[in-house]
Amino acid sequence: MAAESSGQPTVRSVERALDVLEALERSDTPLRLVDLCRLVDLHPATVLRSLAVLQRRGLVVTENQTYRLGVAVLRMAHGFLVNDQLTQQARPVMQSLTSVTGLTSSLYVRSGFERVLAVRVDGSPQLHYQVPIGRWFPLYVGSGKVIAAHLPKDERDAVAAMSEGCVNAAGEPLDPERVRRELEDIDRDGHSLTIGERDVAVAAAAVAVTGPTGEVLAALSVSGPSEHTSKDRLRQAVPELRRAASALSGRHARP
Amino acid sequence: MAAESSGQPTVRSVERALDVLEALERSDTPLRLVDLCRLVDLHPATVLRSLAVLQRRGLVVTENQTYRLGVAVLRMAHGFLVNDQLTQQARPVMQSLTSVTGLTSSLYVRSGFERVLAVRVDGSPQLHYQVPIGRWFPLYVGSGKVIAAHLPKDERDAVAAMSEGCVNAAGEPLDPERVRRELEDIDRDGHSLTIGERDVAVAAAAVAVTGPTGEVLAALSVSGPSEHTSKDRLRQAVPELRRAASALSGRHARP
DNA sequence: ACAATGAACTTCACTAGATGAAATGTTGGT
DNA sequence: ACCAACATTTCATCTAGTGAAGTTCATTGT
Repeated sequence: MAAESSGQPTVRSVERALDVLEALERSDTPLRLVDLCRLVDLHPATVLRSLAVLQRRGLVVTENQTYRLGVAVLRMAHGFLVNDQLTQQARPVMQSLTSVTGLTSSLYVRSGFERVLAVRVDGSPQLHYQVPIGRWFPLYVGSGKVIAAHLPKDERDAVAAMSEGCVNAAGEPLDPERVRRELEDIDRDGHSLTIGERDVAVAAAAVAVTGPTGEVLAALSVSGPSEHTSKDRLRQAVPELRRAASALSGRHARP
Repeated sequence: MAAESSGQPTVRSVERALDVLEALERSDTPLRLVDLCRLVDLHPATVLRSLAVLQRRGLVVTENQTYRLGVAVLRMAHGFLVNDQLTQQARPVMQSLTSVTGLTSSLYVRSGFERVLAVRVDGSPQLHYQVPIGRWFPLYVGSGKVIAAHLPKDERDAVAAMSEGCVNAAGEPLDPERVRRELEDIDRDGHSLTIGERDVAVAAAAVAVTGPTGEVLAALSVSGPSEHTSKDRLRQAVPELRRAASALSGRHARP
């Protein structure tokens, strides 16, 4: 038996091994076997066998009875970047964007209702925390909004609805209705300007990178420390940012 | 049946799925199904089932009958960085290292007989190609040599032997015997200084980061464009580099 | 010190489910 | 229009993944 009742073919043991991998990915601390078993709801022997395979590949490492991801996942990340046309072409564009504006440029790729940092080119002095490659954020805060704003109306509203019960970096609760209106404004302006929203210490301007049929693929942003980066400074960078984004738009299809 | 004839337990279908993933990782171009089948030596139906699972997780994406890695691998990379004490602690240390020296700092983690770039903090102007996170290199060129130099004698010689038949960035063939002698020098000096070796445009100084029992875990380097980065400038940075590396040494065990 | 708990890891008989041959659908070349 | 090459689906077979039970090891309480 291979084809599932629900169309998609699958391989149970692979699904299970990936559940284990994802559990480790989501955890911000190494996990013991029992913890993993509880998280993925599997028999210890099954989890242990999966871990043994993953370990031999370097995807998982173990240290006195706790498990976490291994360096091999970094090599995989590189394997992605090498084949991804968008990030590949973005790198030089972003380097000149940063050298012209003096701000940090970031490319957040859309992945479902999330955005994932794929490329970052740092602006001059690194005085603050830097978002590491692979970090993901929702679409309803900060530069993510420029992605949400370009989604079809129903999905856009869905994103706004997700903000229900969430708080921004300053701890203020988000209002879905207000988010929805902001997204409309951003859609009209073609760019977002957010100050201290996702991170109180960061101010950013962002525009969308789109595919051949106009669908959003990513958000390209420039950002700086909020004390030294005024709204005006960001606004000045918008034309350059827009130019960079349009150089990347229209060439890449959604997966 | 679960335990293999060779001690280690395994799960065949998981092994196979990971073979597929690794084939995609190693390829510098998207692959068709037949190509994958040839590479991993499996029946098309088997490969297709594995791909379906990987696709649903975002680890693989397909575009008109070709397959490549998906953004989910970037999220995994982040999952690794979050739990890895060494890279976590290295980030701030490297930021100050870069702000003091003005050079780019890189942390290459040892993984078998390779090194993988885990953290990079860019020095002032980005005028040249930047090594992306996850890129791996051998231990016998450039900053890798500082890792090789601290290995037990037999492994060190093994690395030197691997350089047989390889060329450096300038296209000159490497001589294992000469590499072996260089490693001895580096072991004595406690640092490496390489100019245009791994990349003709880059000059770098590197020192080793070690674990509690003195085993090498990583190479910490400072680098700059070879035209504007003299041997003297690098030498001046060595004490600071050494300080940074010793702040990271002795705390982390090998996996 | 010694039992008792709890967790990591191993073994093995059973049968769920992964497998691959073959059939079907699709695309591109001449 | 035909053929060739590849992608994808189906299904009967029997491999190999599973989990209950057992073993070992470490830690905690009395």
